[in-house]
Amino acid sequence: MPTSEPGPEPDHGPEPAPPTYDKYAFEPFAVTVDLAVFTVRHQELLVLLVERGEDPYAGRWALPGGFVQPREAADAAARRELAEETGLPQPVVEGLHLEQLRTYSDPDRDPRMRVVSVAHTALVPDLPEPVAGSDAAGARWFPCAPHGFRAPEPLAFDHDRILGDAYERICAKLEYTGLATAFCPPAFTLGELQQVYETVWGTALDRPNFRRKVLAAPGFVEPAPGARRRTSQRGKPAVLYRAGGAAVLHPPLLRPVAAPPEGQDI
Amino acid sequence: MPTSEPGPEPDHGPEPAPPTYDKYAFEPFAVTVDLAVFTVRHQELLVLLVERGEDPYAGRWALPGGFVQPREAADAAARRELAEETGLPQPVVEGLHLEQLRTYSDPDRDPRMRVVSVAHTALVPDLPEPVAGSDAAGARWFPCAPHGFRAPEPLAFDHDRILGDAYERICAKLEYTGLATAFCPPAFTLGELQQVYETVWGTALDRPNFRRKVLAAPGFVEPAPGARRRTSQRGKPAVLYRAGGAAVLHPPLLRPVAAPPEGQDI
DNA sequence: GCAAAAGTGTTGGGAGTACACCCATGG
DNA sequence: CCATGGGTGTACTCCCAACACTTTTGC
Repeated sequence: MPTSEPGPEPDHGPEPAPPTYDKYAFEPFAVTVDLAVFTVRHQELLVLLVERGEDPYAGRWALPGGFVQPREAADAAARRELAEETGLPQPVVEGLHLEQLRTYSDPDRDPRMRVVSVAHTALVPDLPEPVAGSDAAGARWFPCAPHGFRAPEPLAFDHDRILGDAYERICAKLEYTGLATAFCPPAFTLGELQQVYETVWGTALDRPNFRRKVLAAPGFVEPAPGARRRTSQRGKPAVLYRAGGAAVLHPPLLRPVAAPPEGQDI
Repeated sequence: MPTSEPGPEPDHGPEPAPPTYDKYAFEPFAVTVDLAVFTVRHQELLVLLVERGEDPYAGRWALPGGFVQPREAADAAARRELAEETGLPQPVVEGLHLEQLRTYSDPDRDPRMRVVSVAHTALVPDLPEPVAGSDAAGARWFPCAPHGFRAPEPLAFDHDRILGDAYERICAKLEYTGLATAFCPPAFTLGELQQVYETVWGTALDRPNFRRKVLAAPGFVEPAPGARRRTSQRGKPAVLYRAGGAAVLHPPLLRPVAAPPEGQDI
C-alpha cells in the first residue's frame, strides 16, 4: 500500500500528496505518434515507410511519425505528421480515415530516452505518388499483402511489431465496419470495393454474393450521383457508389474460413 | 515540409537533426495508466472507483490509476496499480485479465500539466470486497449495468468518457472472445457463465441455445475436475467447467438484435 | 409432490453459398 | 461474335432461435 511513486500526483492522488509538485523533478517521458499508412494499388496492399537518416537505426526503414507537441492531442499530431510526410494538402488529410491502434511503452524501445508511442493506422485511396520529398530522406510504398511484406530489412525500433498489429487490425475491421471504403476514391464501383477486400484478405470472393451482402448492410454504401464508369477496358460500365454513414455493418461481411479454427483439442 | 517540431528527434528524424538533444529542453509529458476494473456480482456489472482526496476534482470519484514509472511498461504499471488499489495479492493479480483500451491525450485533460493516460480494462471475478484500505481515501464498487451507471457525481477528469469506452469494449468482446470467463471463478457452471453475459449485455438469453453455442466453440470452456455444484438452493447441481485456451470464439456468440440497426435511410 | 435449475430433443424459418444465367460494352 | 466485367435469379444446405420435454435436487 505504500505507493512507490515518487512525487507528483497529477492524475490520481488519494494519499496526502505534497502540496506542490515539480514537473521537472523526474526523468522526462517523450510522447510520439507512429503511423501505419496503408493503401491499395494494383491488387496489392502497400504500406508507407520512410528511410531513417539519423543515428539509431540510420539507413533502416521505419513507420512515419514524430513528436506530439506540447499542446496537441495525439490524433492531431498523427494527422499533422501524415500531411507532412505524404505531402498531401491539409484539407485532404482532414477527411482521411485515421484511427488509434495502441500504445507501445516498452522502456527500451528507443535507445536514447524513454519514448512512449501512440500508434495509429491510416487508410488512404491510391495516391498520385507524391510521397517522397517531404522531410524524409526516402519515402516509399512497400508491398504488405497478399504476397507478404517485402521491405529491405527489419524495420527500426519495434515497428515490425506495430506494423503486424496494424495489419491484423485492418483485416479484422473490414469484416464489421465500412472501413474498406477508405481505400476507394470518393465514388467507386462494387467491383473496386470487392478488390479491396480480396487484396487485403488475400482471398477470392464470390461476386454476386459480395454484391448482395454489401447492399444488404444499411448505410455501408449509397448510390452516388454521376454516370456509370468502366473499371477496365472491357465489360459493362458499373454503377457508382459512395461511402454511407454507417460505422458498423449489420450484418458483417465475414471472411471465408481458410484454416480450421485453432481449437487445441487434437 | 519544415517540421514545426523543435529540437530532439528521438524516434524519427529524417531531417538533419541537432547532433545532441536535451531531454529536459521541453515541457515534460507525464504518462499515467487508468484502470476500468469490472466485476459481476448479484446480477450487476460493477466498476471500481476511488474517491479523490487531492485538489483537482477533490471529493470526486475517479478510475483508479497512477504514474508509469521511469523503467516500467504501461501494462506493468496497470497491473501494479491494480494490486495496490484493490489490495489483492500479487500472484492473483498476475493472472488477471488486463487489456489496453486506448490512450487519452487531450492537452487539457488534466489542469495541472500535460498528462497522457494509457487506459486499460481489467476483468475480475467477484472479489471478497477487500477493495478499500489501499492508498485510496475511499474505494467502492459502483453499479454500471444493466440498470445504468449510478455514481454520485460526474467522474473526475475525462473518466466518464474512458468508462463509457471501456464498457462498450467489453460488451463487444464478449461476443467474439472468451473474455466472460474472466468474470467467473476458476471453476464455474454454464449457468454462471450465462449470467455474466446476461448481466453485461442486459438481455435474457435462451439457456439451451446458450449452452450449445458455448460447447460448440472449440477451446472456450473445458470440463473441470471436481464434483457438480449447486448454483442456488434448489435445482439440479451443474457440471463444472474452466476456461479453455481459445482467445477468439469460432463461431462467435452474437448478441441478440435489440433495436433495428442504425441505417440512416428513412 | 412441487418448484427450481440443469440438460436434451425437435422443428421451422432464414441466411449464406454455389452456381447458372442474362446484360452491356470494346475489339 | 467473342471476351470481359456487371448484374440477377435460384436452389440447396446448414445454422439457429424457439419451445417442448426429461432429469435431478431441496423442501
